[in-house]
Amino acid sequence: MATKQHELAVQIRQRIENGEFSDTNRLPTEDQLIEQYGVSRYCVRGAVAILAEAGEVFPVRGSGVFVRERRSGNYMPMSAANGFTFDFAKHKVTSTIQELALVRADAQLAKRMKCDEDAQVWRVVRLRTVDDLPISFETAWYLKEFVPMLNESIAKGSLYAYLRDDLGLSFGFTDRVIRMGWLDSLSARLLHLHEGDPAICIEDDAFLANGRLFNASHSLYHYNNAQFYSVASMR
Amino acid sequence: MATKQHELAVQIRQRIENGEFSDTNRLPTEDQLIEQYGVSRYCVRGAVAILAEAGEVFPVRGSGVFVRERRSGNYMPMSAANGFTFDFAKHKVTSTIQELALVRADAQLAKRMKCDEDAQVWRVVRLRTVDDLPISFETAWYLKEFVPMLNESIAKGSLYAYLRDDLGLSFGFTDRVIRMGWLDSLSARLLHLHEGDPAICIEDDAFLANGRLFNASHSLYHYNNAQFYSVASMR
DNA sequence: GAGTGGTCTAGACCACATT
DNA sequence: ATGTGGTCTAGACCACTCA
Repeated sequence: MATKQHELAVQIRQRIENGEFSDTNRLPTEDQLIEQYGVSRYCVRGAVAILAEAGEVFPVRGSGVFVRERRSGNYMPMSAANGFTFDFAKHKVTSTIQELALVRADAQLAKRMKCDEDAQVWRVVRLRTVDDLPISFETAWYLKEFVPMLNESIAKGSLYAYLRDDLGLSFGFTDRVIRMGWLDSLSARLLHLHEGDPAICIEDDAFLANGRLFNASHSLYHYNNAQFYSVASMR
Repeated sequence: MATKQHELAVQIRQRIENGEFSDTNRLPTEDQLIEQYGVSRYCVRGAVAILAEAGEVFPVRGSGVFVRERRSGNYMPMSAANGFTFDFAKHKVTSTIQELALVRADAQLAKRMKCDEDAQVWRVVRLRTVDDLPISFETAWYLKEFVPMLNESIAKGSLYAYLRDDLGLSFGFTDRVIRMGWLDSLSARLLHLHEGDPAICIEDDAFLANGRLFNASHSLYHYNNAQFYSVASMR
């Protein structure tokens, strides 16, 4: 569902990319945006907050909202979790499926996913590439309770888009843990690295808007090809 | 500056920790909190958002605001950047100073910190431990323009608290990049690891509320003792 | 002093969960 | 049908920047 704030953020972003503010590097004032779009200050501030969280602008009290320089390298956003395909919409994303099977949760997975032991779970193992570089080796589990059907065609594309648009699931939040991991022989071969090499490891637990966990995953990232970006608030 | 929202978040957190809601695992409704504290809905929702961002509660439309289980391990928050000492207020934090010197920026640092070459910069190298475990080897730079004085006594404690409370600086946001790094002989020795070992590397660029960069840093984290946590929105 | 973003209030309507 | 959180509006006052 697109709110007014999100739509406004998209429009402002468009104007930034068109270079409309490149002379002063400042957005119009809040009052001007209210005027231009016929919306309330709440919406304008919400849209600016979306852009600020993405590191595209920063507001300074008393001065205005400044457009930030675009970061040069390729970074993956740390604070978003809308799926690989969405988060890297501007890049060429591919997924090579290593495994797609309906399995029963073992004790460990059942504990993590807060489901019954022997509950049915889709297990999906994929190699992900961005702009033709191998980025990550991902193992993901989806509770069949929420995802009745899954196949290779879906898993090759945007699995999250399928869940949202076709199954009607609405997402809430994702718990994310970042730590060091180590490659086994399969992940090393696929990432063009060596067994035992280090990898940045991200464990995600993804919840629906109603607070139910529906997806857990474990991703090992290529130590040269992947780096992450986030902007942290200091208030 | 403590806003009403932050004060309210602290009070609600206190009640959670006292176990007041442990029967239903739900906070009072927004209307009840408005009633209990005599504040507006804006404040109540702001306070809940603060707790939700920290992973302590999650709101479900139509149902209420649920208290989450406390995470078991020790994680460092990824989305906060208020300094080590603050972010781990509940832990025993120590900093061993390896170097504290007033130096001139070289070309590389000047570019990163957007200052003149030869600008004066405090260079602070510290080993940080949490609960007596070596956690990270940190190299930080502070522009003398904003930090006229610095000494070992300050750097051993909470440098950020000094900047905020004594120098009156007000912080804005921090750009953060996470990637893989590798230990040199000094950092390896201090972290009780080996030269060439991998480390999670975090590069921070910290900005004041007026958008001026005042601090850059480079931290190498112990691959066993450090892990990070964040909760990502999926809207 | 004029103009900017930050916090706060009061009130309306909407989307969703539960009874 | 009721109650919950989510979005949106209008308006006030405050903190800060800059001429």
